[in-house]
Amino acid sequence: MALFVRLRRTSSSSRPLDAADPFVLSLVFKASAADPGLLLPHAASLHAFAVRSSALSSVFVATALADAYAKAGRLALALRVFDEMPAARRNVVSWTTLVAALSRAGRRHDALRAFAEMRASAGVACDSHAYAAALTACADAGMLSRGREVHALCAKLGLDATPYVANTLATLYARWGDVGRALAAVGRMGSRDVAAWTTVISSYVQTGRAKEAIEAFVAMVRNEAVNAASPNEYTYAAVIAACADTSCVCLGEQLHGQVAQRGFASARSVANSLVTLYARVAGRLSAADAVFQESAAKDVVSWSAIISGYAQEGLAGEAFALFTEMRRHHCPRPNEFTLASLLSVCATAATLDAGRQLHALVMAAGLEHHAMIRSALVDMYGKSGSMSDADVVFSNRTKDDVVSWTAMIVGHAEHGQSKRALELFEEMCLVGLKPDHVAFIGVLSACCHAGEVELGLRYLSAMSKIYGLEPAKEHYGCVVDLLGRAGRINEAEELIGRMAANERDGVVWTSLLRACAARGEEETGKKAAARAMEAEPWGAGAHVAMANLYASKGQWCEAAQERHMMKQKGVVKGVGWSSITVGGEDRAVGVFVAGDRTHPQDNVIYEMLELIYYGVGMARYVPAQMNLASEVELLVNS
DNA sequence: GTAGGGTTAG
Repeated sequence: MALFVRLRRTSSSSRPLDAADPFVLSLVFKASAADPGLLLPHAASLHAFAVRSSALSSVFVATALADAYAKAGRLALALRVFDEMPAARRNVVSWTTLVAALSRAGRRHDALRAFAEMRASAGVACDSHAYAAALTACADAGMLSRGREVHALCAKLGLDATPYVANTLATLYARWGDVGRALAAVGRMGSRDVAAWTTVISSYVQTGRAKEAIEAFVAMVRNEAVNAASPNEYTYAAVIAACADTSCVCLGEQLHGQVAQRGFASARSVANSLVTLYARVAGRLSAADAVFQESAAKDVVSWSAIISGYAQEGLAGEAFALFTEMRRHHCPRPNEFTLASLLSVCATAATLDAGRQLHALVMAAGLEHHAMIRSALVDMYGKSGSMSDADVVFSNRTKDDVVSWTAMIVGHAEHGQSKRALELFEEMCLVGLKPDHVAFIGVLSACCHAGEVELGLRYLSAMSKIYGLEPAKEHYGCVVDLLGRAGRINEAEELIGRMAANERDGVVWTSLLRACAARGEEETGKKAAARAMEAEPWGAGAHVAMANLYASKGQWCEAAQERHMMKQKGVVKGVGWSSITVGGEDRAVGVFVAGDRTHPQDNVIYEMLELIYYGVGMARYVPAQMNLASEVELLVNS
């Protein structure tokens, strides 16, 4: 650019090297397209110069200028240059530039309209560039059927084996979840280049096959010399995303070292995927924060990734502090990912006021119809105790999605409206949505709250038999709890036996134990307590339940022994005893009054609260960050 | 001799 400015100053039209020469100008615009910061300061004067010198009448110059404007984010100016181009001059390159410009700006339907217009134009024959641009618009808009039409068109011309087209086709199918078609598309290419390898890896990631993504990466690197295709920043971003999905932090760390060595660590996509990796793995938030702080050019993805990390840990204060800092920097504007993370932290913390303020921001940004946002809002209102607000958001939906329905099911279940929760589950199936693992956790917990034993057992077996979903420990846990509460302790124990050995965690044993405690089943209770303590040596739940078991039988010595063990583990400081009346019968419960508000101790009180609530026949949600000690006092004194 | 297309992260 500097060179060109000097050329303009020193040359006149009579000289051999002419600044107004279309050959020179188109190269200048092409260079500015590669680096948007280059064009904008000179855009107005260069554009005017091109008009004055009539160089803009060259289709090359006009196309290059339009492309440079579009890539600098000035779509309106790009479109003006197109419109001023005589229709007869437009060729396949200028049309393709238009299609790509519209697609990049998010106007995919307009891009496809332009593509149709190009195909209808006499004398314009679409080539692989044109098809690749059209397919990108389809892939980005998630328009599978349009994409398949375009696929058919270019297959007829034999263009589907060209690298760009094949990669775009693979992207289209992978985003639709069809990894088979994606791989087949790449397979049509002669040999895989870096982008093709990256497409394969990211196709696996997008279809939830992180393990295969990592294997593909290993295969790529192993044949690096033969293929002459070394991973680039996009490849690393994709494979690190696979590590994040599988919580493979070890491999992720090795890759972190490798990108640092190869000079990709400062690439924004790599930094963002590293932040995501560390943010998702428990206990590595500080590593995520370090990568985030070090990255120079933070965009909305970087901010969303780190905010999501704090949100997942339930650190509401830190998440909101980052959000404030992000907004102070003005740019970038928060989008659906940022706001959804913050809404989830409001849900965890049950902070209705903050949630409502975020709702206002959502409305201001016009994001309320985004599925991710809608489900986050429903979940936030449900968990913060306002089902009426959840209902409003849910009924204003423009499209159905499993996550929003599930949030409604869970919300009603947690508010003790199990019947409504179960109705919603059936309605969801009727509208044609396929329930997923989380929806089944919702419906099983509704059964649990309602004491619907037979129904719960039916749903558990329907999961695998009808919906092809393998029940996980959470599902078994619900039903073990359900059977236990109904006093069907033998069946609960049997169900635990049906779980894979490594799935039997402290939660499920504690459920059984609690059932035993409630029924005074000392033998099975002891067994369950031993297993629960094996699974979670640090946990206090087993001691709480055992203490209650002994207390309910009046075996105060043994109860005190459990209390003593808890104190030894340091999870509670002071322990008191109280009793409540359930169905005319006095039942002893332990109440733990704390001096030291550490995390594990909160869990003890939390478990106690649940026990008390269930004991008095109330199913209600206990927010994780409420003032637990005062809640206990209130409840016991009321 | 000049212009256009693919792969990435929340």
